[in-house]
Amino acid sequence: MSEKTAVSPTRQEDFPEWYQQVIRAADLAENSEVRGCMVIKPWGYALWERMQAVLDGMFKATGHRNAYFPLFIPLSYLEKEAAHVEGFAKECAVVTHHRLEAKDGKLVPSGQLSEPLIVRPTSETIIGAAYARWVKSWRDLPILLNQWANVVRWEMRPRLFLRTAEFLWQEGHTAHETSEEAVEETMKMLRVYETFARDYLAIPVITGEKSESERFPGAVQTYCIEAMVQDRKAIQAGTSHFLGQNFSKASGIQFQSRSGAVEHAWTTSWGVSTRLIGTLIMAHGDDDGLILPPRVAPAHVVIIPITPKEDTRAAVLEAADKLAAQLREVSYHGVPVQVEIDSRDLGGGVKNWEWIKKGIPIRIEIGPRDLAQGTVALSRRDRPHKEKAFLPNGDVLSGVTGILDEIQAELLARATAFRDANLKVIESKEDFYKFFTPANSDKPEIHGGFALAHWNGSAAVEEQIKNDLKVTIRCIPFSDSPEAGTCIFTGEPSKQRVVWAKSY
RNA sequence: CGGGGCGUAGCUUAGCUUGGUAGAGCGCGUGGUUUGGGACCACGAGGUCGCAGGUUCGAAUCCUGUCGCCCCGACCA
Repeated sequence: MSEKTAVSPTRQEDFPEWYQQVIRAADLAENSEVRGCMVIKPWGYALWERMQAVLDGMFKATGHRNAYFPLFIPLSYLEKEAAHVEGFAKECAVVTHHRLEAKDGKLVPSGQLSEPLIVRPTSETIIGAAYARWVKSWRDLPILLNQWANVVRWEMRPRLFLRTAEFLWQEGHTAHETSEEAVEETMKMLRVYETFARDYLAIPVITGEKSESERFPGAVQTYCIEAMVQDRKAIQAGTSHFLGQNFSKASGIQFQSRSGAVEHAWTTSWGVSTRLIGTLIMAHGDDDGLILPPRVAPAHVVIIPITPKEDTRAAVLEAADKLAAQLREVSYHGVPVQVEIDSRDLGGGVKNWEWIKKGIPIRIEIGPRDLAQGTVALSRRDRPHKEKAFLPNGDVLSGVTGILDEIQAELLARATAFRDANLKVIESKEDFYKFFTPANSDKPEIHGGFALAHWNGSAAVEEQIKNDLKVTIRCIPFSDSPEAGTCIFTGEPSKQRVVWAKSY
C-alpha cells in the first residue's frame, strides 16, 4: 500500500496547486466572492494575531507607538510625490460617491464627491500631511509611529496571502532630524524583521538593499529581507525604506533646526503583511499540510482523548482535562502553553489527520491504556506522522517547552539547510542561464534557487535577464567585506556579488 | 489588459460531439456497529447545470453576450 499524503498534489507534482490545497486543508483562508479578496478563517487569523502580538512588542520595545490614520486618502495627496504616483496609480481603488439611491429596484451611486478619495495602497502621503502639522521644531522629532491596517492594491493576479487586493499589514512611519538618524532607524527595523523571521517564523532571510528597479516608489533606498521557499523561489518578506526628504518635501514636513534654519525632516517607512503567512506555508509546509513553528503557532498542543469503551470514557476525558490544565500552567517563552482538546465524537485517525494538516506542533493521545500506565502518546509535527513516543505524564509537563524549542530549532535548521543547498555562487553567464532553465519547459520542474553572481550595477542588464529568464536581483546583500569581481554578463567591474532569483 | 483553458451539489467530477429536463465518489445529516492512525452498514438531505439572451415543441447539451476562476505574459508586498 503506497503512502497517501494528506495534501494532493504534492509539492513536487505541482507546487502552486499544493500551496492552495494546504491553505484549504489547514482551514486558513478562502477566496471571497469579491475578486482578489480573501476570508481569513479563525486558524489563519489566530496565526496572524500571534505574529502581530510578537511584532507589536518588538516595535514598542524599539520606541514606537501605534496610531491610526484614515482609510481614505484625497486623490491630490497621492499626486504629491512623482515616483509614488508612478508606482501606485495603476492599482488604486477610487471612491467617487457617498450615497446610493434606489432606481428601478436597484441601488445606484449618487452624491458625487468633489474630490475622489483613494483607498490607501500605503499611507505615506496622509501620514506625511499629519506630520507636517505636528512638526514645528527639532524638539518635535523624532516621530516614531506604527499603524496596523488594511490596504488595497488592485492586483491583476491575486493569490491567497501572497498577493491579494486587500491585505492586512503594519506600516511604520517615522520622521527624523537628520539623515543619519533616519538611516539608522531604517536599518534597525530591518533587523527587527530579520530577527522575527529567524527566531519566530524559523525562516532564515538574506538582508540587503534593493536595486533601483525594485525600489519602493519614492524611496531613496529600499532594504529587504528575502526568504527562499520550497520551490526555490525568493519571496520578499519585509521591507524597510529610507525615504530621504522626498516625502517631507512633498508633504511639507518642516522644522526649525538647532541652528534656527528651516529644514525638511528625514522619513522612513517599513512594513510586513499577511504575506508572511504565505511565506510560512511555503517555507515549512510538507505534503501532509501546514507545519507551524511553535513560537507563532496559535496552539501548541492538541490533546486527543481516545475513548474506545464507554466505561472508560469519563475517566479518559477527565485525565485529558487535567493534563490540559497542567500544560496551561507551563510558560513557553512568556506565553502559556496553548492547548486544544479535541473530544469530538470522531475516529482517532480522522482527528489526528486534521491536526496534522493544521500544522499543530504537538499531538497528544490519551487513552485507557495510558491511564493505567500513567503515560501519554506524543507525536511531533516535525517527525513522521506515525511516530509516537509513550511518555510518563510528568515528563510531558516538564518536557513540553523543550520539545517545542526542539521543533522550532529543527524547522529553522531545515529551512537553512534547504536555502544553503540551493544557493549557488555562479561565475559565468552560461552557468547562470543553465541554473535558471528548467529541464522541462512545458511543465517546469522545481529548479534554480539563489544565484550569487557579479553584476556591473546596470539596470539594462537586469532588464535583459528579467526578459530572458524571469530572474531578478532580489537584493544586494549586506557584506562587511564585499568581494569585487567581474560582471558575468558584461565583463565590466563589479563591486560585489548580488542575489538573483525567480520571485513571488 | 493580451493569449490559452475551464465553469454541473461543499469538493472532485460523468453527461455535451449525436438536444428529450441530471448521475457518481468524497463530504454532510440520522440511526447503529466502531474507535490506540484517514472505519463500516443502512437510510437521507443537498443541484434554477456561473449568469443573461437567442434557436427549438423541448437546452446542462447548439448560438451570442456577460461574469468568474485557473495557467501563461505585463504589474506588484
